[in-house]
Amino acid sequence: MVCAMLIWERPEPPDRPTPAPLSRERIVRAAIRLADADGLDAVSLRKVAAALDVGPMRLYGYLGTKEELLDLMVDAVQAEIRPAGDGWREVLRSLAEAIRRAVHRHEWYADLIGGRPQFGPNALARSEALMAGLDGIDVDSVMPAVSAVDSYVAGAVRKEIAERRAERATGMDKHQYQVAYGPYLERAFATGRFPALEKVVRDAVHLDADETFRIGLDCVLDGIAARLAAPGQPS
Amino acid sequence: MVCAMLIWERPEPPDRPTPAPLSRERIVRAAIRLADADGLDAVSLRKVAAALDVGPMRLYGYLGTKEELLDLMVDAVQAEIRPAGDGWREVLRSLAEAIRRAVHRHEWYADLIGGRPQFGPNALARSEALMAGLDGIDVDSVMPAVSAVDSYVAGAVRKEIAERRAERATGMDKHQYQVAYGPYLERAFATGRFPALEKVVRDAVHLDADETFRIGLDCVLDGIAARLAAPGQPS
DNA sequence: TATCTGTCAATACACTGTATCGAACCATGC
DNA sequence: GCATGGTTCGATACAGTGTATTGACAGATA
Repeated sequence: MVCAMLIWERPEPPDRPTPAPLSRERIVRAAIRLADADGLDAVSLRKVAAALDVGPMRLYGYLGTKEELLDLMVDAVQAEIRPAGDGWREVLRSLAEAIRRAVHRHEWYADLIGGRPQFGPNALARSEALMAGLDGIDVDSVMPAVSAVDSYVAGAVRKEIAERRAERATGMDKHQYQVAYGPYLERAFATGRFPALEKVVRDAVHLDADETFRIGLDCVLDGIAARLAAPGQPS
Repeated sequence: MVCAMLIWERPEPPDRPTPAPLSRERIVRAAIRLADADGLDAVSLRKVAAALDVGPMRLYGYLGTKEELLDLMVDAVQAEIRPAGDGWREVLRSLAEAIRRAVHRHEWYADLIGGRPQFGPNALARSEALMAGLDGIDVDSVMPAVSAVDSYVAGAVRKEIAERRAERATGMDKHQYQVAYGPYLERAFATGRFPALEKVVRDAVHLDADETFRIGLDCVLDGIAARLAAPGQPS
């Protein structure tokens, strides 16, 4: 502040509601609130800071970079994911479904999932709970099994959310959406260049998101079961 | 241009190397070159335009939005993915490996894969080739099988690239990377709160990216095989 | 009390995607 | 041949981003 006026003339600084005691947790909570409400694009350091009634640069005392904020957000979601159940199959299935539920609560998580390696405390805790639940199976089979389920789930929920957004973007429900894309596909099919694709789209039953997810997951789990039943096949 | 000077005094407009005949294809090629070289963050409309020796707004004659440019880039990659082989298993496996190879050529594709529904011409052509290769199996089993493989591959390659980047970010190769993260994990393990996780990390064999991908893929394919062998089980 | 030092946040910067709008251009009507 | 009206095009402008810099302030030290 330039002191061109005598102190008496200058108004007092508007009393900030509070010096806003900050913490990583408060920052992350604010960021997640924004992301839940308006998507990941709504998360900017300025908006997060504003939500906390604080200047943007203040955040850099707690974060080195915006990337780190995203890392913290992802780790915060890990805390909501707790696998449970008895036996490897139940444990892995509950893990998959817990991840999917988390994505439904926090759609933005679908944009981040699998995007960077996770070593945060909640990620470690989740891994620990998972490994504890899987200690019945051969130690060399654990990683591949978890990795397969993880990859499948990450890809599946991403696709599911992408589709949901596309529907929402057109302001249509599922049925209208198919009707709207119909003409486009119709024209493509009319060229006669996609006969096999056309046949499948026309004749196959259409599964909803729940079924699609569950069937794919069952495939992965069945494949793991087969692998566990045939021990020692390294290749 | 303001005509304050007589025409003789004004220099001729610097002869643009060419009026730069533009096209979506040229734009997308330039964008992909940038992304291949420096990642997706390096793709801005300004940089793409500059690479084509053109003003930024010129692109809006060909694109409605930057999102559409990304869609075009994704569809361009689809052209490189052609499944082949005999029998559903070979076809799906070759699809998976073709996607993975494409991601290795264009790492940025890992950031986009699964992120939005694809209806571009190359995506349709790829689907057609896929469906044609799968016409041996029951029409109602095609979609779930393809979906499962697609989801797995999308998640797996994303994770693979994420890990690769993390390694590169530290300027280390695989071994150094593990050594560098060692102390951090060491400290976490030292707390004694992650015994099961510690055991797996310590005792399990470490697989490389190729093996991890192939094993997960085999799980998915085995699961599909089981499902195909037990026909008519709708649930 | 005067000076130094380290902390903190306002300002500044380079960059983004895109709306706007004035000028140049071209086809048309006289 | 010339004015004119519609189009096209691209420079400028704007609102936003992440973050480097810097100047002011507070607290500690001489």
